[in-house]
Amino acid sequence: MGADKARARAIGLARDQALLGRSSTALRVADVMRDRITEGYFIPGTRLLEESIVEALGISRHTLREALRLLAHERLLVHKLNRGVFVRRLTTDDVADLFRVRRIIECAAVREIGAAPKEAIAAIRDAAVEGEAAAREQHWGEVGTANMHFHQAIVGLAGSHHLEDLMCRTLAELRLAFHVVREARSLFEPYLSRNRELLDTLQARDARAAEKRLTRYLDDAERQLLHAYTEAEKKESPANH
Amino acid sequence: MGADKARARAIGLARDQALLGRSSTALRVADVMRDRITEGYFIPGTRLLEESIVEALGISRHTLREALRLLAHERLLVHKLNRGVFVRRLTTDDVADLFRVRRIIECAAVREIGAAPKEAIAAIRDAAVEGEAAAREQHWGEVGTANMHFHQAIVGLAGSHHLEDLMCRTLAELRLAFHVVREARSLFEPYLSRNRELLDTLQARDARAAEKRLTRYLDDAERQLLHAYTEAEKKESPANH
DNA sequence: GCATATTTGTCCGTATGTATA
DNA sequence: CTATACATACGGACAAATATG
Repeated sequence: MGADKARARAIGLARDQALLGRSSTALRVADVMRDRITEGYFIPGTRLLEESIVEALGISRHTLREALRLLAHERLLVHKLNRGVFVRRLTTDDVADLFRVRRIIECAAVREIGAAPKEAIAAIRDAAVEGEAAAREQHWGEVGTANMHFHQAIVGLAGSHHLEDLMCRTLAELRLAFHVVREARSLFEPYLSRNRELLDTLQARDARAAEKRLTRYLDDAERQLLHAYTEAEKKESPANH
Repeated sequence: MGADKARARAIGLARDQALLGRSSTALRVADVMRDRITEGYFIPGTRLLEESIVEALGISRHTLREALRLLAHERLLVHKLNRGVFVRRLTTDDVADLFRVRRIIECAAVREIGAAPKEAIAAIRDAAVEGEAAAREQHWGEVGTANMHFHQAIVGLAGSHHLEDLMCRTLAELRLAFHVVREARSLFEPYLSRNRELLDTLQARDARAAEKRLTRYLDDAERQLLHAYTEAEKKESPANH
């Protein structure tokens, strides 16, 4: 355990563990790997070799396997028996299904705008501002992240832990598609102004208008992403397996 | 592995593995444990000792840990660091949140009744019939199970894998509350006729009426469960920890 | 199509840290 | 405060499945 702690510190994990509540190694490893996947460091389709990760992180195979199982459970990885784990590749049906979920959850949350606390709306505004700032600096990846925060904050209106958790995972899954389509700018830039418009409607606490606007927003986003996605898939990977 | 297979067969696992696609031991163990928990064999609050389960199932410690981590991820178990896993005890807030999710998901599904295929409606009817049959035989536990199927089938109207999966887990989680309140009859019997009424509205493809009815249904169910739950908690466990 | 190398799936043993009686 | 029971994590081993030449 001493050596393990040293290695954990080396890859920048010690803070969480040292300062606030500790957690098991497997969970921390899962966090690291989840970040790597959602930020696009591992491209969908990539095979993850246990050996190399074990070596890189300085942990035992068992611990890694626990972590990978969790991520497979979150649908970020696909576990093929006796073949190993791969970063999941979404089908277009998967993408459509994720948007179906988003429409239902986000619209339901928006309908609660009347009863939502001020802080919940403030969180949405913060995310919008975060995106605009990132756009000014041309950091399109961060614009994407801010966009996730924006929609996560929208779900926060419902005041439900379960829904927030679900949304978090849904967006993480959807990110798998973004990393196949590599042009972050064209994916997210169009939505900066629409985020701002939606925010205005929410600040006016107009549930009906907000729901309508959000529905169109998501319809457009789905259409655009699906288009870019099928294009990218054709190019990047003629043989999918 | 030979001995392991023999033991697995002994606890009735061989079918799935032999007939349709194989899966890893950890996943099969997770299935067994999930069933045990959702059917109430392990009561919420129970501490699960790795050693005894490992022995009972004839598997290695590590394999069990993979399985338990998954169930903790599904919120059926709670992992306390260095203390082990416990069957989760829902708070009343947890129950309320689960109903919030149900209202959103199930109502959204019901709104899709216009576009739903006949088979989806048939599945709902089958579940209603299943419940009525179980009630005639006074098998109240099975009535509860049929009720889960009924609501699961309702979500099937939306035609979304993700939502069905979410609903499945939400209901599994909610079952933790049912097992604290032990009177299955009083919990489920009142809803047999309401299931039938709701079914009628759905068969008439009247989305508005169905949503209204379902909302009242869930409000009542929540109120009733919360009442019975707080009563049961007071009695059964003066000290909760 | 076959022999070989690689990788996964699973088990066992063990050392160390942590919580509780 | 000590003892004990238990969880955490590691390493090694080997069979089975899969990829490779």
